[in-house]
Amino acid sequence: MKNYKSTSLADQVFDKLENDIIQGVYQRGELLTELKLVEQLGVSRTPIREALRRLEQERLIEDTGKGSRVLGITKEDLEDIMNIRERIEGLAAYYAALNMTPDGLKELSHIVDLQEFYFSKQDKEHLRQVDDQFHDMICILSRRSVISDTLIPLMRKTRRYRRVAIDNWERTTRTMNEHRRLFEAIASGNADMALELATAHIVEAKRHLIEGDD
Amino acid sequence: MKNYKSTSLADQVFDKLENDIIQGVYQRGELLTELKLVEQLGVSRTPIREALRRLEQERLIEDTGKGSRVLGITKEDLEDIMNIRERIEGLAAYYAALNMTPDGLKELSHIVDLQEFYFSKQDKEHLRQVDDQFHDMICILSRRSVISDTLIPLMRKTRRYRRVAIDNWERTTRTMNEHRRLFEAIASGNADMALELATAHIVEAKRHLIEGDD
DNA sequence: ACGGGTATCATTGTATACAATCGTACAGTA
DNA sequence: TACTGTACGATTGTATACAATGATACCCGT
Repeated sequence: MKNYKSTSLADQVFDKLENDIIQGVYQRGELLTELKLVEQLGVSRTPIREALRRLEQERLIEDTGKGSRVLGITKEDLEDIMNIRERIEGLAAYYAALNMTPDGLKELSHIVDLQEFYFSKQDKEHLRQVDDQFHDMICILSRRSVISDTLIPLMRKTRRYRRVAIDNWERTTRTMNEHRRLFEAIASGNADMALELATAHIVEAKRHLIEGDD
Repeated sequence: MKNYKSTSLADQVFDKLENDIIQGVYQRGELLTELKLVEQLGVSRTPIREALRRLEQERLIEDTGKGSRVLGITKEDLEDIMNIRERIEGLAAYYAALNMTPDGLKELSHIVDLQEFYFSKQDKEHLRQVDDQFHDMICILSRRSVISDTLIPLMRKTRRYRRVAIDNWERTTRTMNEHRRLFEAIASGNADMALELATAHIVEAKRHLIEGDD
């Protein structure tokens, strides 16, 4: 018997609110009250409260006692996130190279191919999606839960800004090359090189994102 | 459970469970069911559920559909945590030095003095507590929420192992010197040196904790 | 007009009631 | 004995009821 895991309402509410906050649908400072969310989302307070507590744990909102204040992601936060990623993501790539399996390799390879496919189609929306998948997959393939649990939430928080980043076609070309080379380092089990390449890739992404330097 | 309503029951349950999991009161793999916790803690399911969701968000437990499996902190996790701290904590010190205020300085200074006081009394329990406070305070004084929200949960997770670490008196002496020098770098506003010293301090702590090297 | 006190409302915190799911044990039948 | 189907218990998911708290507005007396 398959395990059809219907996602709970609480999970759905969390996903929706997390996304809306990251995408800026809710402005920083805005107050979310449970009752308003009950009306907007059509579910009872229980799942909404659980979602709010999780958002609070991720510092996307802040409890004020009379509603939850939206914090969202500031420019300063973005800078910190990229500074952290630049220091940690190499670790993920390192362990991914060490712990690589044939199955994992196939999945990662598929993502890189897909990225080149969407690049040739100039399909920006899918490109961004596949870019997320590439970085997520490296975290997952590292099989180090602390590392991926630290990085993945941070990466999710940069999504809103990455949409802008991908509009620069020249940078996207370089991104793809960097991904390809990183993939090859991981595939060949060269952990030290994977670490270097992943770090360098984030350094470049940061420069592009923060300093607007192309 | 205490009825001093300063904090909500949900918060108290979270704090207690987080601590018990980190301290190993609950074994890895053990199943926590809501009903059992209701009996043990004497509160209703609502605050317990909220606490469980937050613990899940921190990857201290994992939902199985028929209870929450305790994950806790493995040796591998500890290694990852120290590898991450060694790369990030310097950033916290850097910004703490940049953003230092007279009030912050006084607080940090007090902690360093207190540490030396407890050292002279050979009071291990307070020493460990004050060591936590020192690192926490640097995060807070950095005024960079992403950095402190990333580091503080990781640091909390090392508490169980730090108790052992402090039994080595020679290492504790060096720790105190490192703290003192780091404090002075921050106090003098030398951000680059603060970054270096903080990083070096964690590198040492990691070596001691993981490799058992003294 | 102004200050104070009170009623009311909005909001969250907590408990409980109700629904759905899933495994398991047990009874009945061949 | 082996098989099967049903009923029950354990557990979570969701909704709602109830309590406490704090803010606000308004009414009244001076």
